[in-house]
This record gives sequence, C-alpha cells and structure tokens, in this order.
Amino acid sequence: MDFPKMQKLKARADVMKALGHPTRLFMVEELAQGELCVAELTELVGADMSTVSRHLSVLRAAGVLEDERRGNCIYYRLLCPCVLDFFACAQNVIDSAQARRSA
Amino acid sequence: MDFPKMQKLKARADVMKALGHPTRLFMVEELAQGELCVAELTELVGADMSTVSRHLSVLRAAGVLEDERRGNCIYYRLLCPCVLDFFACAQNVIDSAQARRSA
DNA sequence: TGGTTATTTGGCAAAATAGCCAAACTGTGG
DNA sequence: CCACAGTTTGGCTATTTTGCCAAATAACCA
Repeated sequence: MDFPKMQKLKARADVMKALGHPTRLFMVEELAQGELCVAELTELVGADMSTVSRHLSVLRAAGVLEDERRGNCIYYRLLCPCVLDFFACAQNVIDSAQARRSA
Repeated sequence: MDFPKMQKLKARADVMKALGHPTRLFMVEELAQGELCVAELTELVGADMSTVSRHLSVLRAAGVLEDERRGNCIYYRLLCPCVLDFFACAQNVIDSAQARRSA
C-alpha cells in the first residue's frame, strides 16, 4: 500500500475512531440539537469534567466539532451534520446482525 | 444516563470503533467490490495473516462483515453497504477542517 | 489587585488494542 | 490414515486509550 493512500486511510480512520466511544457518541448526539458548553455536557454525561474535556478535544482534533469561547464558557458545536447519518447506519448494522442471529 | 440507552450507545460505538482502524477501513473498501478470502486480503494488506484474521473478526463481531467457508477458504462479505457512506462523510470532515485551517 | 468560575493540561494507573510468532484447528486430497 | 493449505487462537510485549485527581490557565467581577 502506497504512502499517500495510507495517510488518507489513517485520516478517515481517525474520524471513525473519534466517534467510536459511547460518551463521545452521546455528546455528538446532544450537540446535534445545538451548541453546549463543557459544563452542560459534563452534567449530561455525568463524568469528571476533565474527562469530558479530553473527549471533546478528541472530537475537535478529528474535525467533528469546533469550539468558541464566550466569556467564561467554551461552547462546542457540531461541524459536519453528516456524521449523524452514521448513527442510523450503525443501528442498521446492529439490527441486521440481531435479525440474523434470531433467524 | 439510564442503562438501556447506555447499551445502545455502546453498540453503536462498537460499529464505529470497528471502522476506526486504517487496515480495517481498507479491507471494507476492498470488500465493497466483492467477497474475498483471508489469504487474498492478507496479500492486499501486507501484514501477518493472524493480524488480518483478528481485524476481520472485529468487523464480523461488529456486524459489518459475514464469513462463509467454502472448502479450504473462508470468504468475507460486506453486510451493510451503508457503511461506505461513512467514507464520504469522513472525507468531508477532513476536507472541511483543512479548508478551515487554510482560511 | 485578588477571588471566583469555567476549562484545559500534566501525571499517573488501569484497561484495551495491535501485531507478531507459534500452536491448534478445519477441511481437502492422497 | 497422513500430509497439506487456509484460518483461527493462545500467548506475549509494546503501544494507546481511558479516567480520575491535582495543578495550571483564562476570563470574569469586585
């Protein structure tokens, strides 16, 4: 496999990987309805704020979210709503597997 | 967060996570064009066959692939082609981030 | 200036992942 | 039955990820 192709694969995999954690998936779902600050997300997630902050930075690094400081708070926003389509497909994968197991 | 919701999130995250590796992404791309056996995928990937086999089992466990034995060979098939849409979206995320950095 | 709130970062330990080798397993054909 | 090709699994180490605490940073207000 040549190097540029490899890099492209890695970049794409990083986006998927960023979404490959329950907490991060949850936060993306919540942010689909509008921006939220770290404190609000921390409340929703129910983990340490430092943990939430780290998850957010993973999503930001992957290009999924962007942040904006307003006063004391830092608000996070969903950048590419197309990632929401992942959820439906992932559910489809799960449901199909379930149906296959039942059959 | 209640327990059933948590489990649903985890299941979806597992699908994303399964796709969150360059080698696995590559294999899914190749399998989009038709089934391949482990030996063929090993040749394409260029890693140890045991490594390829483990990656395939991750994708199978996530419900992305299914396998079928025919004689000596085990063929893997893509189950939900909708995962291919992930690729376009992931590229979109990457390109948008790139554009933002340039601006 | 100092105090307070919101957030990130450093540091650490536990857990998960990745990759290789070697051994085991599965079906084929003599 | 044996030998062989294709595949998976056990076992190991190296690396990465996760999550908490504590300390640092950033912006507000008095």
